[in-house]
Amino acid sequence: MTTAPLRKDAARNWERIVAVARDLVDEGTPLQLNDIARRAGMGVGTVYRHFPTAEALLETVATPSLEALAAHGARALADDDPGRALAGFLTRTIEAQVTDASLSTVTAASTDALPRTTELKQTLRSIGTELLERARDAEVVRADLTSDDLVPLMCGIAFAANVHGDPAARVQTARRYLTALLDGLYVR
Amino acid sequence: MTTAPLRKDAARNWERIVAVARDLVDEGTPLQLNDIARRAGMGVGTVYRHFPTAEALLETVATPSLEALAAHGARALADDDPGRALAGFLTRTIEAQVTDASLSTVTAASTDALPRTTELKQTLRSIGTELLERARDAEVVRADLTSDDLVPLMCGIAFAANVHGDPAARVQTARRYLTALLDGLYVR
Amino acid sequence: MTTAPLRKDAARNWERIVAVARDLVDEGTPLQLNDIARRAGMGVGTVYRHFPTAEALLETVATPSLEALAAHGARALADDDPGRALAGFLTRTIEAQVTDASLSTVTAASTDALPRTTELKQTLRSIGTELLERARDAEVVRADLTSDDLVPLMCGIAFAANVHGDPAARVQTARRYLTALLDGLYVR
Amino acid sequence: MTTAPLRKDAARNWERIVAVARDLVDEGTPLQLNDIARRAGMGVGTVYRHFPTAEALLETVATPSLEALAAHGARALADDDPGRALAGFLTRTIEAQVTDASLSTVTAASTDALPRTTELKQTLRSIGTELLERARDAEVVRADLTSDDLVPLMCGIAFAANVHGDPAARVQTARRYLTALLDGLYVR
DNA sequence: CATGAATGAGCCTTCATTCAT
DNA sequence: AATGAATGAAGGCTCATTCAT
Repeated sequence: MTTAPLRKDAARNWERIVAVARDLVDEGTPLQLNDIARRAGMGVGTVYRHFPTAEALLETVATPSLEALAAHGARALADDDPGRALAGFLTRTIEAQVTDASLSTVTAASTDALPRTTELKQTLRSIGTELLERARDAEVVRADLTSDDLVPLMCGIAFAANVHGDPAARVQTARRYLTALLDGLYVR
Repeated sequence: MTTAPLRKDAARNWERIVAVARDLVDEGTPLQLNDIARRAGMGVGTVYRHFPTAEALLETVATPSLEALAAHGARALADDDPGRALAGFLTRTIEAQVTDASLSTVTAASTDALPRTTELKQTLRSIGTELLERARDAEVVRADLTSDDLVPLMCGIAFAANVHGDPAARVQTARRYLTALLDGLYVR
Repeated sequence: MTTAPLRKDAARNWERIVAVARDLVDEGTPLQLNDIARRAGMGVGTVYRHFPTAEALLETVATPSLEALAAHGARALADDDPGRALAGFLTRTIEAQVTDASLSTVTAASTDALPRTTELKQTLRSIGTELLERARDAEVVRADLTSDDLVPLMCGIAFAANVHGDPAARVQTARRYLTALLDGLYVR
Repeated sequence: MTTAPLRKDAARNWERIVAVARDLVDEGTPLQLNDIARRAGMGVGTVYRHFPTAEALLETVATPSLEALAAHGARALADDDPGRALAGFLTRTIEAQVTDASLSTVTAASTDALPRTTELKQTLRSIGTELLERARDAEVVRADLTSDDLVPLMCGIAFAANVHGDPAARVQTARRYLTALLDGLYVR
């Protein structure tokens, strides 16, 4: 166990804070600890006790999505079609990023507030690296692409989809952009 | 004439403000008009007189780059190889975005502070549209790509290059990413 | 209970702020929240926490006087001489307005910051209306006077007394003007 | 002549400034010399040269009305019915105050920016005093009313009319209030 | 005389963080 | 542990007035 088990009321507060933060993330409101305390109906101090910084809270909000991605990645590793495995993983990643606003920030950040975040990001990188290497070995992917490029490229695609006007079509746009990236804009 | 000619001293201040702002942009500091006034050694009022908002100032800082891009675009339109013309224009665009931090913000913004900015962005869009259409007509570019995608995709590439760690290799990385996008990550 | 009971230290600050504001009002200085914080020896934030706007503070300062007036009004309603009751109420009103500078502003304002203020103003209006109607029914008051005229006329009298030079004689002047208004300038 | 004759262009500027200020007064905007300069299409310095302070400008705007009132007063002095003369003068005064927003401020001020204003206010006071004395001698006016009360009372009536909600009925309301004051609220 | 750029004090307001209760 | 009051730095913006051109 990473964390000491919380007392029941403390756990309730923790849940409540994360839930409120999740809502704020979804509505695009920046996380402010005072604000969250008010909405959660508790003192600021309590929020600070649980989450020393807004970043820590944001990463906590992002964690489930990161874990889900990692889980999907694990399954992708079991796929014996290297091209399909990589594409599936990237698709899933992009969908998550565009769907969950906490991910863009957390993924693009170069430094983390929580060890758990670092760990998950590391896991995802490893998975990506592995999938990429297999694809490269199978010669379905260009050779000059390194695993260091995966995160930036995914962040870029997500960013592009967000710049594109229509918020309703966001996921769809992101998928389109990913396909374009994979297949190339230019006809060959 | 775009602007009424400024008095000599006013012009000096204008230049100074823009220069200070340029430096701040380059070092990644957000533009704050009070701050700028202090650094430029003048009263806040002076800065506000010249630039009513930080956005207006940022766009002013970005203008020369936008103009240079537009100029290059005009030359690209004269190129009779549609694929090369588009690729050249996009390359130039990406290089500019990654080199000049003011561009990312200005380009991604959906609303402008200065008419001149709107005008330049419009010009660039038109050029992009034209180059894209020619390329599509020549069937060197995939058919589902619309001109509405160009700005988002360029912003995305630039963003990706910035997420990628090494700041020294930024331009190079951006070029690589653009190539990847054009040719596709996947080998065909 | 009108308000949740404040913690002891918060209550002390509240009192202090109101006291400082009271002094400023008495010396005719406009209320500025930063200024008040400085004079009260506390951070601006504290003042803002207690009073979101200068208007809210001013109304708080005015509240006791408004309540005293309302209390007097209640007694006036018990008087069975309609003319005397109305005159007494108006006299008291005028005296208060001239004595307490916060009242002029609060009374003349068409919109309130605090619900309590609205409530009190409403109460006072009702009392005035009732007293006026009784006086009209008893035919001691001219028929074309409506209850909508009471507040403006009282404000006018107070204003007149303030325009009149001598600040020391202000209350006296105000009483004289009220008498004049009631009896008419013209002899009949 | 009180003033040295202005050069033709200077006179034009003077006129323009006053006209702009008049408009602002009419629309209830406070006079700000920068603002006026902009609207008048000239430099601030020019405005300052003509009018060292906003008060001076406001008084200049008010002057014609004050002169008209004085002229009317002179005619009132020729009326041999003392009651009618006084009432007429006061009515005219009130109508002017309510109609022309510059008057309320200028009349209520205890100190003037321009000698001309002082002079006119003095003239009006004298006229009022004279009319009041005649009325008092004719025993149509209560004895305890002094000429020092006229200005405050007129300001009070105007203020009352402004406090009263409906702006469209302002003049009418003011007349009603004056009548009430003259005849008394109480029936005798 | 006219211009209008420059000044900068001054007010407003927000918010991350601490700490007494 | 929880509370939430207090803090005050920080940033935003306006406007009266001066003075170089």
